[in-house]
Amino acid sequence: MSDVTENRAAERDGRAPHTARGEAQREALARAAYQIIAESGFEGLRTRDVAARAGVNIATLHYYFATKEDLIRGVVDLLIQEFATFRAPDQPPLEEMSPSEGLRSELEDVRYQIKARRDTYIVLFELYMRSLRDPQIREMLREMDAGWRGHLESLLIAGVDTGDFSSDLDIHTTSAVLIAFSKGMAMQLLSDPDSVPVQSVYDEIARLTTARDSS
Amino acid sequence: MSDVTENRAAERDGRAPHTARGEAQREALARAAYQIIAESGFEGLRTRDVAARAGVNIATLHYYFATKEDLIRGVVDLLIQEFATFRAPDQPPLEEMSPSEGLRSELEDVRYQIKARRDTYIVLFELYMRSLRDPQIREMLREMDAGWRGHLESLLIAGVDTGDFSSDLDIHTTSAVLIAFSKGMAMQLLSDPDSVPVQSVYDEIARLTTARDSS
Amino acid sequence: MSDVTENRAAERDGRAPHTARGEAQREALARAAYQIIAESGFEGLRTRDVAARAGVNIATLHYYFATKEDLIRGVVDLLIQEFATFRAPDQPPLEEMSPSEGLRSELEDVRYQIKARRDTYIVLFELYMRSLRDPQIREMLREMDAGWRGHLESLLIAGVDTGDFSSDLDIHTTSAVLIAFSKGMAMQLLSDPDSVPVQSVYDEIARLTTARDSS
Amino acid sequence: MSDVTENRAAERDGRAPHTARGEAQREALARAAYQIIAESGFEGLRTRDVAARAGVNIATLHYYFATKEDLIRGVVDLLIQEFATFRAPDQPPLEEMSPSEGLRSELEDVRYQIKARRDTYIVLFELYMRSLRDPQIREMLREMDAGWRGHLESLLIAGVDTGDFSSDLDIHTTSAVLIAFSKGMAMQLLSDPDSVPVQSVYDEIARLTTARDSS
DNA sequence: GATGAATGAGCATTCATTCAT
DNA sequence: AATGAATGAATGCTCATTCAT
Repeated sequence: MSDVTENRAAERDGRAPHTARGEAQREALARAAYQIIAESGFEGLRTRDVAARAGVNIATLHYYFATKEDLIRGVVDLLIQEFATFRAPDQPPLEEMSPSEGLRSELEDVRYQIKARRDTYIVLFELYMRSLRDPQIREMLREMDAGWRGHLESLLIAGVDTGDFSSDLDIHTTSAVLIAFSKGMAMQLLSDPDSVPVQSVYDEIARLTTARDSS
Repeated sequence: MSDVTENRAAERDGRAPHTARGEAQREALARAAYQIIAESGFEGLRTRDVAARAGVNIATLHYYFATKEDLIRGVVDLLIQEFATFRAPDQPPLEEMSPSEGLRSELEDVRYQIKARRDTYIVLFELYMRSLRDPQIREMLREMDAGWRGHLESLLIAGVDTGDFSSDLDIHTTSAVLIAFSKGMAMQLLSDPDSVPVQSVYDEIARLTTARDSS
Repeated sequence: MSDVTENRAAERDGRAPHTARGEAQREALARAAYQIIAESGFEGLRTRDVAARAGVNIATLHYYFATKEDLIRGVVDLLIQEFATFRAPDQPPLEEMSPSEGLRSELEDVRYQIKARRDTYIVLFELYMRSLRDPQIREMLREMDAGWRGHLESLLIAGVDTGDFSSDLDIHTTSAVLIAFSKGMAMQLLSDPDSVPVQSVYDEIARLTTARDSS
Repeated sequence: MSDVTENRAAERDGRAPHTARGEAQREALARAAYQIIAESGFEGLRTRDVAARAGVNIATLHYYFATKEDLIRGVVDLLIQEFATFRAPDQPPLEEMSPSEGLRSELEDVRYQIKARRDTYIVLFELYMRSLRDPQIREMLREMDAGWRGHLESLLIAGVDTGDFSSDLDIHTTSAVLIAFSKGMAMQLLSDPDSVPVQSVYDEIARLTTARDSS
């Protein structure tokens, strides 16, 4: 009767729960959908299976999410939450790292998560594909990407300030490269974890932030 | 390691057509499926729609492709064929370019195609996602990727030989970085064509092949 | 044969409210159902919509009406009440009219109400159709019709007594014709208000009560 | 292979059958729907039951009628066909009757059919109610009614010509009264076959066509 | 009295696939 | 080589009703 610690994301769509129990059910359903997407993609997402996995009747699912689309938006909320929360363990808090260590940590994080949270990345890529056709999801992911980009850029700026990174670093270009590279590497690792020599690749990428000889 | 360019069409699966007209019908169906996947993803792929778009009866589709899976393999064949064939126009033939020009051209090509052949890339990424669950498709894409990697690496080796690229270039690492970056950038451009400052990003990437200061 | 005007409300079915507020809620719900039937027929009657229109929870509806059938009986009660109450405005009270004026007024009333209370007639006809399958509703409507018939017949008898109507008038036949005609005209007017030249039709009908030439 | 004697009504809606067998199936389905509506009204119309009664799979029903609405239009077609075809038996052909006999026969017909073809009238009234909300059905019924009205009016005109009917007969008014009366009587007889003393009522109605004393 | 949560049974419709012709 | 007809098994969603609070 006092476990009201859940976040209130997703209150915008579908039918909003009014009690703590309802809120928990709603999240359980979104999480079930999340897992099924990870296992079988959107193609394999059936509302009935989601309900069954959450241990409720199909009608109960529709009590919380008016439509399948609503449910999927609930999954996006979950994913955003997930990306905001997790970091590779055994890493010092970001505040205590130098910018170059921070960048490395950032990349390490992708690599760690692709192993430890494979599901998260599969769902993320499924959503990227879906966002090509669904403006609502496109907007949600765009926001998420913007957050990531902003974080990277402030890290790069800090690095330039401290002298960790080359002073003539083009912030926008570099962040674009880093993001593109991260996404691509994530996709590679998803397909085949051994297809990328991760350590040396990271070294290579790190070079992009160092001083350049000529222009 | 050098039989990548052959075209083994679709003789292996389902029912093989015996006439030229039959072969054309088969391809028309696969192409229709291809377009629908580009528009609506695998989620939106309905055999009836494919048949309708190809202007034939649904039973006729099943005459050429026993199952939906067969049809999808037909789409993969089409895609592989497409990637083997197309290059950005107004480019000198690869043989006449220096390795560094060739690399640049390679990257330019991705960028050009993502605009001119958006469909191709959407289908490709849809297939990458599907390959996570479908071993048969995984194998087909792995071959395709291996071909690409091989091509890139021979380009890099040639560049080291001619002195275009740094002599201490790690071929494997660099090709891995280039592929990861290309895939990630393709995905970025697919979502939002303006999200990547393409020229400066290419310049940055080109730096990876130049001499390093030993750090 | 003379207890037609009593109002046995809804005390028989389901759960009876015990307070004035409860009684009001109950009627509000029946009225909401009434409106929805008028708009969408029985086909379109959903308990949830009824509850929503009455501004209460679906569970509250079931507190007042155990089942949907109960609710519908509540609607019939409302309808009977309505027919007992309304008359066209600007008409002198029935007691002050001559029988022939009374008859005319009766017909006028149908015409007036079909315009002013379209809903009432739609619900009435919906109930007539439903009564073909639902004995309970059949009985309720039969009572209502008997009341109407009795009223008409006493009007006709009075007219014969006063000499307004032909002395050889067959009371039963004439009331049957008048009722059949009224229902049919109501249905016509419901479908298309301009399909009946009302005034001349009334004149024609009035002739039925005048002397015959013995043929 | 030569029983192509069916009518081609209903080819406009849904998916049109291409073979004689298909045409027969289509009609069988519409007829099954017709019967179920007669038994349980639109409220009780379930596509599954229709398919079951026609002895086919539910998917087969949708092969012939894209939607439930389409199916209902098929029922209207059937009904119109029915009304165009049937007349009370043991009646001389219309051409050999005098107009007054023809009118009587017309009324008799309603009475006969309400007994012999109760279903037809129930479905008709169900459709009248539905037409209040469905413009497409409204139009179809309006046409049917116009046909009936036209037929009645030509009968009345013929009667005036032959002297069977009063020369100052108002054709439009009389046909309106006759139609309204017929519909109303049909509804009465549907509810309770004994509620109308049919013979004397017909005599009464016949009077409307005879000469009038004053105006 | 009133409500949020929950459900069993059902509903129109879809979809890949089959088969006789 | 092609098609009209047919189907089993879903599929997303609805609806009247129940129950604990």
